[in-house]
Amino acid sequence: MQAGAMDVTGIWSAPGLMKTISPDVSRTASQTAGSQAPQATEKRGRKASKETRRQQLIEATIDSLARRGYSETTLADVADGARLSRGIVNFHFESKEKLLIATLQHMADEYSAHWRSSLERAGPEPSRQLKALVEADFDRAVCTKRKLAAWCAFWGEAKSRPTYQALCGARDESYQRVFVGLCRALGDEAGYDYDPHSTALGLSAMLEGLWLRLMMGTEQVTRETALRAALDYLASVFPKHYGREAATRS
Amino acid sequence: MQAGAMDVTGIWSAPGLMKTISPDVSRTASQTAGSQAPQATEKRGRKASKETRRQQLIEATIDSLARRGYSETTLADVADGARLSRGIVNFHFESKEKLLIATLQHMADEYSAHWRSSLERAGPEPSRQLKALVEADFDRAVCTKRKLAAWCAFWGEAKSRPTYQALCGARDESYQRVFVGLCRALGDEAGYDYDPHSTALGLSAMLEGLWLRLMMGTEQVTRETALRAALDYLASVFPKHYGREAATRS
DNA sequence: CCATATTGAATGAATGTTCAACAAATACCC
DNA sequence: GGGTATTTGTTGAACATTCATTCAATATGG
Repeated sequence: MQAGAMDVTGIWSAPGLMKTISPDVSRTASQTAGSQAPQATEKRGRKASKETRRQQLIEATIDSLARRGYSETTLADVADGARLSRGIVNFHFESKEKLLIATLQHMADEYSAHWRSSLERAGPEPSRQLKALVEADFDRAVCTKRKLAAWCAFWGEAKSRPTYQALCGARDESYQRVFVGLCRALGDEAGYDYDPHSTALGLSAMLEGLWLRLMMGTEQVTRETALRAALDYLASVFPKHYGREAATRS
Repeated sequence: MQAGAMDVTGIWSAPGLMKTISPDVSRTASQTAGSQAPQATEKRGRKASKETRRQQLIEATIDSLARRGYSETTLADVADGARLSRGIVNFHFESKEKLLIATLQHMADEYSAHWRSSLERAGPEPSRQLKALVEADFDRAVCTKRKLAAWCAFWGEAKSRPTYQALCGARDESYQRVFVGLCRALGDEAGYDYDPHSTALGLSAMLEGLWLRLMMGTEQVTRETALRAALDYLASVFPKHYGREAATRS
C-alpha cells in the first residue's frame, strides 16, 4: 500500500536499528504524571510483573533527570520517586549505568515509534508527510518539559560515552534519511534548486535547537511558537508546497 | 559612525548584560590546545599572576568537561590537567561550583565578544551583518569540538541550575534581538512576508542545533557542512539578498 | 623575614553496590 | 483443599569508594 510514498522515505524496507519498540506507545501518556500507577491489566502491589517494575523505575529516573539533572540523579532519589526501597534498582537493573541506558533506550524507542506512526498516518503525499514529521516533534506525547529535560541531560553526557551517543541519535540515521528523501521528492516535484542533504540537515538541526530552547524555558518560547517557527521554515524553503497562510494558523 | 546599521541591531546603546568581557579575544586561539602555556608577557612558574592561574585552571576545566563530561569532571582531573596540585582549585576559586560558573562565564564572554566583533567588522549593510553572524558561529575561534562539548555539558545541567541557565543564554536576549532586528530590516527592504520573530527564532535554533550535531560528531557533519546548511537557510528565506550560488561556494 | 602561593595528606560526606534477612506468591505433596 | 517447601521480589543496613574540602607545613619571591 502507498508504495510511492514508501519509496520516497525508503525506511520501511530496512527496519534494522530499533531493537525494542515498546509495544504500546499510547500508555506513556497516562504514565507521564504519576510514575507509580500500574496498568489496569497488571496486578498491583507486591506482584507487579518484572517488566512493570522496570517501567516504573525508568519513569522515576526520567523524573529525577528532569528535576535534578544528570549529575545529581542518584539511585536513592530514583527509588524514593518510585516509592520503593534503596537496593531495588540493583535488583531489576544491574547497575546505575544500566538503568540510565535502559532509560535512554526507552525514550529513543518511544520517540522513534512516535514519528514513524505519524509518518504512516500522513498518507502518501510527501508534502503532508514532511509536515506531519515536523508537527510530530512538538506533539504533547513526546514534547514535554520533563522529557526534553531528560533528553538534554543525556546529550550533555553523550560525547564522552559511546553508548549514549549511539542512542542519542533519536533523530538517527533513518530519521535523517527520511528527511533527505522527502526534501528530494519535494524538490523534484517543484524544481527547487537546493541540496536535499543540506536542507534536511538544516531542518532537523532546527528542530533539535527548538527543543533545546523549549527545554531551557528562558524567553517565552512555547510549543506553539516553536512549531510556528518550524512551519515558517517549511513555507520559506518549499513555497510552492506550503503557503505562508497555511503555516500561520492564527 | 555607521549609525543606520547600529540602529538596526540596536544593542550598542544598551550594553547591560555582559559583566566581564575578556579584553583580548585573540588570545583564546593560542590557548586552545595546551592549556598550560602562559602568556609571553606574564611571568611563568611560581609567580604566575593570580589571574593567569585562574585562566589556566579554567582551560583545564574545559578540557576535562570535553574529555570526561560534566558528571565525571573532578577537581583532581582539573588539577592534573593544569599540572598543579590537588588543593589548588579551592585556593583560587572557592569551590568546585564557583570554578564551573567561572568557566561558563568565560565561555559566554568569549562567545559574546566574538559575535559582537564580527558584527562590527561586517559594515553597515544588514544582509552582510546577518551573514557575518552566521559565519561567526562556525569560526574556528569558538567552534571547536572541545568548546562545543563543554557548552553541551553545561546545557545538560542548565535546566536544574538557574545560574547555568542564565549564562547558557550565550545566544542570549541581546543576540536574539539582533537577529530579530536584522530579519525585520531585510524584510522591510525586500518585502518578505514572514514574521521576524519567528524567522529569527528558527535561525538561531538551527545554529544551536547544528552545534549539537557537530559536537556529537556522529554522521559526517563538518564545520563546512554545517555552515553550508545555515547559509542555504538564508538563501531560502531571503532569496533576494542571498543567491543560492553565494551560499554554495564549491 | 614577610606575605603569599602551593602542596599533599587527612577528613568527612555522599553514594553505588552488596547481602543477609524477610515477605509474598507459587509449586508441590499428601 | 490445606499445609509445606521453594522460588522470587523486597527491604534496609553495612561496606567500600570516590571526591570535595580543609589545613598545617613548605617553598618562593619581594
